[in-house]
Amino acid sequence: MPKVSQAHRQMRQQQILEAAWRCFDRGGVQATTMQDIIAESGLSASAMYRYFEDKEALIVAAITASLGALGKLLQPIFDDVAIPGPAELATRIAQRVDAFVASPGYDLRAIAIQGWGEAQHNDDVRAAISGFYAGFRDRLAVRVRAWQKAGVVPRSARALDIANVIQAVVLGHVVQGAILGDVDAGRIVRGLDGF
Amino acid sequence: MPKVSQAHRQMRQQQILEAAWRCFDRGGVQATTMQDIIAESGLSASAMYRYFEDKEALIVAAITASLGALGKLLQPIFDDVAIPGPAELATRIAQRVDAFVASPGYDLRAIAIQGWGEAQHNDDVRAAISGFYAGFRDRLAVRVRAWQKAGVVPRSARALDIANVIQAVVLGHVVQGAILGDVDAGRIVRGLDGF
Amino acid sequence: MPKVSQAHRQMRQQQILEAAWRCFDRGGVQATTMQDIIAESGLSASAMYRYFEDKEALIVAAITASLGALGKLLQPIFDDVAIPGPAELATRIAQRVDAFVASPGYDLRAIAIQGWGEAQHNDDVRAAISGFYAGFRDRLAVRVRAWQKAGVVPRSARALDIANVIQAVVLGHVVQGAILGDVDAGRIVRGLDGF
Amino acid sequence: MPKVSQAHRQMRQQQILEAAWRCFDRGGVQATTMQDIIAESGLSASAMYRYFEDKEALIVAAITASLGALGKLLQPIFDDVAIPGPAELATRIAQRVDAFVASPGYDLRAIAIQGWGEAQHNDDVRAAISGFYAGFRDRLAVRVRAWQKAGVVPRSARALDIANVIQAVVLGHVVQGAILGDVDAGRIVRGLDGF
DNA sequence: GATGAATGAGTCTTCATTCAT
DNA sequence: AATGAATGAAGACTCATTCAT
Repeated sequence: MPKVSQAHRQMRQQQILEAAWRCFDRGGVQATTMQDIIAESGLSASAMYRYFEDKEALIVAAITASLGALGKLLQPIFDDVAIPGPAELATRIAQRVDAFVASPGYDLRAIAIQGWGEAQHNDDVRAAISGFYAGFRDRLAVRVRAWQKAGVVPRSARALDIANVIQAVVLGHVVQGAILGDVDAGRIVRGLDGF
Repeated sequence: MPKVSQAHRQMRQQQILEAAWRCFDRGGVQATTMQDIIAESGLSASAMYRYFEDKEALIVAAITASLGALGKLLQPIFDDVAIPGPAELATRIAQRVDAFVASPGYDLRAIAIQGWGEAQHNDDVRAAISGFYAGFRDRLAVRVRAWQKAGVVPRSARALDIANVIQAVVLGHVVQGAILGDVDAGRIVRGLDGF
Repeated sequence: MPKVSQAHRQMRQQQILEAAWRCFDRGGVQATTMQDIIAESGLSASAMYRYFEDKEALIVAAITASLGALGKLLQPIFDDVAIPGPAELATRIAQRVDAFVASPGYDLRAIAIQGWGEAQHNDDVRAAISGFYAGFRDRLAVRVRAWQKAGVVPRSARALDIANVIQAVVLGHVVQGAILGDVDAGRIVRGLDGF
Repeated sequence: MPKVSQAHRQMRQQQILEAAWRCFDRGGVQATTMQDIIAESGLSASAMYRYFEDKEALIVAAITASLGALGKLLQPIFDDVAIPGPAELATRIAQRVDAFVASPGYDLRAIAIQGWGEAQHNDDVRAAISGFYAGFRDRLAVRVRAWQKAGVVPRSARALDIANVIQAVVLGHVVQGAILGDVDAGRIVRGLDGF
């Protein structure tokens, strides 16, 4: 009984979260009404509230879950030992993000940007995103240290500072893609060549 | 009479826009109610509507005006010919932005991030931000070309691509500052050293 | 089989009614939700509806049953022939009611007062309470007549009017206890001394 | 400007409170919806909320105000020095209350009883009612002491205990009137004759 | 026979906007 | 020109009740 119920519960939650992502992508987090998500998810209002306490809980869950999806998306890149250096790593990550712009009905970038806005005045969201980005940067630093050990990257700079720039470039690329529409990640390596 | 009225009108509008910035910074664009801005500005409800058609017009105006303020903030950097290269330029811009984090009662970074979110589903906002960022990048490219001419920056990379990375680094730094709280712009030059 | 079922049914109903009493005492009749009673009773939603048609039926049953409990509580007093007169009778009843204020997890007084409120706009409740109180007063009148026959109580007053005052004093005492918290029933005899 | 506004405000509040009384009398406090009161008052939903923070505030205000009305109703009786003793005082109060049963569209007794119910789980209501009843009993005690000084009432009983019984009789009479419908206050003196 | 997930109607409350004064 | 009271539409959320399993 607990197993069936548990699985059912998780499936329903996922169904709701994906509906929320689509709505957030379409109209913005705050402008999305519960009714929108309810309609998009195909459930009834009260069913919705069985799975998420209130709107804020749903928002936090949706943004948190989107980070999980993003993490899964980027995992292969961290597993790829063939990447030769920081510039290529930044590019690869940017490319991967760009590739998933609109695949399953929602744009992970748009949701990420909405999340940053939400984090400005929602401590739960901020904590979730902050934790994810800090961890992400740490993983970048691990790669950088390996390159430093291999002599590919100079030891003059601290690994974490280099990782910080890699992350900044990727985050900035996301903003540029969402606002300016310049989504060619290849510009990154080429541009970094000039530094 | 029209002139006085005009000046008075602009002063009032500025007063309202700054009230809006403070509110947006405090609680987010969408979550801010007209009543909030009315109270913060010290005007009456109907006075407010004399100066801005409706809430959306006010949002667009506020975000657009914040870009103007940002432009003014960064102008001195473009005028400073002593900056030796791309990494230092990115750093200087980031430092300048960081310096104005909370000076006049509102955080320009938070408003910028809110603006990005708004731009996802508001064409006027997107157009305003997009135009500003494109122009910003163009001005960066002008600097880069000067460096290339002077032989400080290699010609292997296109100036616009380099400018693009400079901008990405700055935008990413803004996100990092707002989310992670790592606001030391000095990390940027040091990190770029490792590329 | 019908007999066992019948007994089982009654036991279940009693279990539900007591859960209802606790909830009503805690939060008021109308503010109590079915979910509250269901949780308190330990049954499932549908089980609940097997035993009571709907919420109103449950309310009526709960209040009616509380009157039965009250009647049982007061029976010994009617059986006690040693009570010397009206003032003492009123006091004894008040004392008995006070003694059961919170014994089994709910305050019969609070439920009684809620019942009066409910009776204002629920005819079934009104009929139940009205019948109970009328009968209660009649039984008081029987005692009064006995005292009159014995010469302890003057015949100048009609027995039913005296009974009416006895009842009023008791009901008033309940209100005073519930609102003012003055629950010393001894004040009644002492106070009546001054009339 | 403050004067007009203030007067207007009070008039509106009174208008709303009377609408609330009529609704509470008709359907009970908790069962009354804001929509009911809004319709009864002739205002719009939002106008309503300009004058009372939320439903609970309105309930508290309505019950508190009903006590004020009751106090005004009973004032003449306290001013009447011709009342000869406790029994007559109780009767006079009961008569006065009965006389105003349905005069202005609502039954003050029903509202009082609802108030008692509400006081069981709303501390503000309890405090208001408790204070009013305590004060009421004190004023009765003042009269009793005068009678004791005049030798009309024996000194064997404490004035406050006698006042307590007077109050109990009146409160009980209200319940009897509301539930049993026996609204002849004359029964009180006659019945007290038998004690 | 029992469960608990689901529902739809309804509740309280808020908000951008207008209009009489 | 300015005020602030008023509005109607809509939003988040709840609840008594049912029904597939």
